[in-house]
Amino acid sequence: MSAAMTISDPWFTSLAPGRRQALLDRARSSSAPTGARVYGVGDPPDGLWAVVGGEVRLVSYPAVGIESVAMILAPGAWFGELSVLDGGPRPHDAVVVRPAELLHVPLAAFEQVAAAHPLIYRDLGRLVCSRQRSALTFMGQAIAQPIAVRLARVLAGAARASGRAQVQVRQEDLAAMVGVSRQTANRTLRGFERAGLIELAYGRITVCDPERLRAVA
Amino acid sequence: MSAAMTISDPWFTSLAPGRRQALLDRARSSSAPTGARVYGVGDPPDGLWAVVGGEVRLVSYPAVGIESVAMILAPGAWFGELSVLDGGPRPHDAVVVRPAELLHVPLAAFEQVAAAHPLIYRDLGRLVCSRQRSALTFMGQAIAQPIAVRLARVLAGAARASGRAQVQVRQEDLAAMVGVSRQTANRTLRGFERAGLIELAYGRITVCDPERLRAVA
DNA sequence: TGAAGATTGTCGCCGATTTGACAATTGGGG
DNA sequence: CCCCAATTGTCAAATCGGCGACAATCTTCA
Repeated sequence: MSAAMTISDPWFTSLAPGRRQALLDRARSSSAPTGARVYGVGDPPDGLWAVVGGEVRLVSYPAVGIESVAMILAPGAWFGELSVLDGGPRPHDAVVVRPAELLHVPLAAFEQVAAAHPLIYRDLGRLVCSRQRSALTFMGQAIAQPIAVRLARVLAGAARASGRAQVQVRQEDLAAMVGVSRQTANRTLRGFERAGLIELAYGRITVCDPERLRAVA
Repeated sequence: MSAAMTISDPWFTSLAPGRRQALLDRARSSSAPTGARVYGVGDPPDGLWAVVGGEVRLVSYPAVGIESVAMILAPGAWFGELSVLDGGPRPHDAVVVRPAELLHVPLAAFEQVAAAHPLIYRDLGRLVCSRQRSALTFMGQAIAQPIAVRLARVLAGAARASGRAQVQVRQEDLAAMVGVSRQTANRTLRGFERAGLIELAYGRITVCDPERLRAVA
């Protein structure tokens, strides 16, 4: 099962070999079709997950009827750490967007690992820390930067996270991530396209010039 | 952002007695005058801090020339955990707003505690988790809720966090927290005042009706 | 293949917010 | 104690973004 885990995720590869192996030893491989829900908002923690192939997104519902994609997870990414660490309910829906291969370390199995390797808690804490740092910069951007900058940042982040230039995302989702209407997002995106930064297509966006895109952000 | 920190801090009181005592044993007490900077943005971690008396605020600078108060820390609150756990630079300035009594567990001392009590990492991770959950709800609010709701939430949170009805904060700071102009914040606040929810004064706001204020949020 | 649903591109209007400006009030330091 | 800086209260003009609407394009599935 570990064959596919060669994707270099900064968190997982930074783990001490013993703890990394302990996690993999207890992980179960599974596959999930598009649309499947790994877990839902409010669920009690059921363990740790990793994306081996495909794509998973964490989506939240800030208000009734509003959906906001919080994070796009590419192969190599581990997720679900927050609830595993503090025992609280899941803050997101985790939904499969492209047919996915997953790893699952059930909660009981994780606790066995933790009993043998207490420092796994520090590792998990560091994962939460990286999420927290992302959230902090996002909050700063959200209220202080103009729309174009926020959009550019989200786009560049999505492209870099997925490791590919083509990002499969609806303009409506992008708009929700940045907190503007679809129409406004569309106008800004077409501005980027005219500048040669990106290319727009049905249901996906291709980042042509990551350099300048990050320069905008 | 608003973190709930009463005198009996939920995080610290939830610690196992052994680890709580180990922290206190290594903590040094100190006092700092108004305006003092406990640490600054970008500093390397120097350990864990706690507010015993007075008030400390974590402020960030989302863009040049813009200042945004991220969190108000009242007696009982521990802070600085993020950089201690992941070793990264401080994401905030920690500044003393009212003459403060502080506890400081230097980084080396903390690592001694951690060597003897590895589970302290889980405790620290859970503190980061609570911050992360606050950040997640904040991000949802920021882009989906109207201004009045956001302002009411920030105000109610600040009052509850400080444990007193009088909150010493400039309207300009409040505006920056919710991401609107000072004029707009002022108009909304005066609306609250006319409704009897709060009372406005020079440099401070008194929450008269916490119940209804939270009902607005 | 064909039709239905989903997504994008693009209007114009309207309300809300920002910006800039200025007076009034308050608090602190010389 | 008084002056100056900081903060608040308020206004008008200008701008920005949301909303509704609609056509065009694309995908999917029967």
